[in-house]
Amino acid sequence: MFARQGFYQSTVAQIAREAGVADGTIYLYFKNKDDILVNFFDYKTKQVFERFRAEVNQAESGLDKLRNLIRRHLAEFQRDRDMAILYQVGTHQIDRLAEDQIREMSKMYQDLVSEIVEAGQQEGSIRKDLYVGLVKRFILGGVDEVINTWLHSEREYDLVSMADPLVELFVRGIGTADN
Amino acid sequence: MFARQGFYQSTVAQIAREAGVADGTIYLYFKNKDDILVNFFDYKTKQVFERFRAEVNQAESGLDKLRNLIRRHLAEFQRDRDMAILYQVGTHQIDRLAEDQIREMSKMYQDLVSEIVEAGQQEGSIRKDLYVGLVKRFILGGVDEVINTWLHSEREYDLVSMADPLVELFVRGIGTADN
Amino acid sequence: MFARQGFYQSTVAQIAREAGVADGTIYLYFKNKDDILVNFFDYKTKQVFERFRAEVNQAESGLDKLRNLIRRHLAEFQRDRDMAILYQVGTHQIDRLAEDQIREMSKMYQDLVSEIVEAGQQEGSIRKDLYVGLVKRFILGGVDEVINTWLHSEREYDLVSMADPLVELFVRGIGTADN
Amino acid sequence: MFARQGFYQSTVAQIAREAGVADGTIYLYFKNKDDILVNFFDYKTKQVFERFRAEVNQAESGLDKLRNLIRRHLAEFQRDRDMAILYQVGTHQIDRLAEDQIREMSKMYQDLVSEIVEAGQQEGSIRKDLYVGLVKRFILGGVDEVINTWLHSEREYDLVSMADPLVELFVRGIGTADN
DNA sequence: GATGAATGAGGATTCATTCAT
DNA sequence: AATGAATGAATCCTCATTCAT
Repeated sequence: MFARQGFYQSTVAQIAREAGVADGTIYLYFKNKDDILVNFFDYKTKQVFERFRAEVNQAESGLDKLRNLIRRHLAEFQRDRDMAILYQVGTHQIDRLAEDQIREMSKMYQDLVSEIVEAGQQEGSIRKDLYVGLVKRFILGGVDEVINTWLHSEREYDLVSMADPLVELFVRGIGTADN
Repeated sequence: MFARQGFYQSTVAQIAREAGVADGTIYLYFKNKDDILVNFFDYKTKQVFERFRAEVNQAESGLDKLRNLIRRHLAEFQRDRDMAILYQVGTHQIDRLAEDQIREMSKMYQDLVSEIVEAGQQEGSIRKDLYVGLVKRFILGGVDEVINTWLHSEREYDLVSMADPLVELFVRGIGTADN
Repeated sequence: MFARQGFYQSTVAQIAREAGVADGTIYLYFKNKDDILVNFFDYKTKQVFERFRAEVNQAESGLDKLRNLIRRHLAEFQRDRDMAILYQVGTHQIDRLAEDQIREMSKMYQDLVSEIVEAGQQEGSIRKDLYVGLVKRFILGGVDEVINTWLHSEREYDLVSMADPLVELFVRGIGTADN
Repeated sequence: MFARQGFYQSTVAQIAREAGVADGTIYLYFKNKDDILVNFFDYKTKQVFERFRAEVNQAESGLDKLRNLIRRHLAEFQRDRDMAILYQVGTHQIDRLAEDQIREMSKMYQDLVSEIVEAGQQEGSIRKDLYVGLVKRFILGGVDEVINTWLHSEREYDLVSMADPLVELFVRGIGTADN
């Protein structure tokens, strides 16, 4: 509901109705309205991010790890469009209701990328002269924007098919070898 | 005020007070509360995007155009932090109050990148085997994420200094020449 | 309250206070302020009109039916002065908030008069050369004006005592037999 | 405008626009919004009522006076539908903004009917056993209701054609000679 | 534990009126 | 005399939250 209509457009009464319980019942399980969103990030989204980790661990080489991460990222967000929306909205706000949860997720993602870069550097597939902090944003940004475009697109299309071309861009960049 | 406290946390009464006018006066200049935000995008942000264009036109080579665009992008958003916030929030929402304005800005930015890619391809500095639609998201995403991280960072740091390393990543990617 | 101060002079807050509930509680029972008035017509007034019908059915002859109707009409409106006011105001407005309800009441009243005229015509007490549509207005108008005058009178007086003289006028007119 | 949309639905700004002047200019000619309506009754309507008097004076016999009055009444109200509405609404309200004006008009009308009855009684065409106070309401009520029905009718029809049948009802009543 | 009726603070918006120009 | 921008009080309505049942 938050995804479909936005947090401020959704009323507790609506949520209760959709959940098939009485308004007051909501307050037996959540401290307040904000807390509903916080809990979403705490469970649903965090869970997904743990799947990312599993996927990364599964691959051997750095580039495979990267490919797996991004494929899985796009796949999960495509599968659960509502989650994708809440994630996009939640991470790009100032008054972050789920500040702590988002911070933690962000950390988790960045650690994954760090791990990938390190692995790649050791095996020689990833450049050593990189400012890793920036690489994290470079990658997360690209993926996020691909998702964001998909969310706001009028046409339906397969998000996962963007994974490989995107990884290819991350790895080779847009420049020719001469540069 | 929208940037600092969020749209829904800002009341028209507060806005009026801050503007030094009476509540009703707001409605002489704006149709309603939403319209205030829409107007912001319509004038302020659009204006900035036109400066981006100027910057791109000024450079000769594709890569210089790209560098100029990103430097200017980061510079403008650093200079006007509130605008940066509204842009980040506005572009990553579902219930986009300024839908039309954002769509137009997005188009404008994508056109710039298209232009850059074409120029680079002609002069041989940018690969020809690119899916330009994806390149647009790849670049805008990276820049956006760099800005988003800066906005949410606790430490203050120079955003513009990220421009050149970021361009370098866009151009060369993270991979080694072997890939 | 609507009767005493008028619809637009009555605030929801006042109504709530008078009802001994909180402002918001009003909206649990009524869609909006208009709806309060609509409901009044829907229940209260309609109920009264049904008593009119009972009274008419009870009498045998057309003239007795007429007398019963008008006596009852004046009696009910005298008993509930507020209803009388809302009826007078409601039926003589252009922007009728309770348009449908008023239309229905009007229909009901007209049917009663039709019935009375028919009965009277059959038994020979009412002229056959009448334009019944006009008779309806002729009768309702007279009654309404008697009530309206009573409502705006400074002196208090018995409204019901007007019934018989009024009926006499309806039946015999003001003319002498020569006419 | 008051007639078309109602007093409370009409804003001073709208009135000013329609009048082709600035908002503030209204207040050079009227004390406040209410005063606009008061003035309407003071000039426009009062003027019409004076025409009624002229019409009555012109006729010789009581019944001709009555016929002339009612014909003119219907004719004037048909000609100026907006006035008809304001009159209907104004006279059937509790919070009468133009209380004094309406009271005066009412007095004027009642005097006319008194005069008519007296004349008719002297010449023998109107019964002597009448409660004149009630006759006034009986007649004004009938006419008003005919007008009110016309105002709220969906079909357009000629209001003046109701005059003679209505007078006939006033004079002869609905009863047969036997009563 | 669950309910849902009641609450009342809060907020967007309107509009009659004023007054400096 | 006319203007019309500015005012701010007033009002309807929403909705998160509580609590007696």
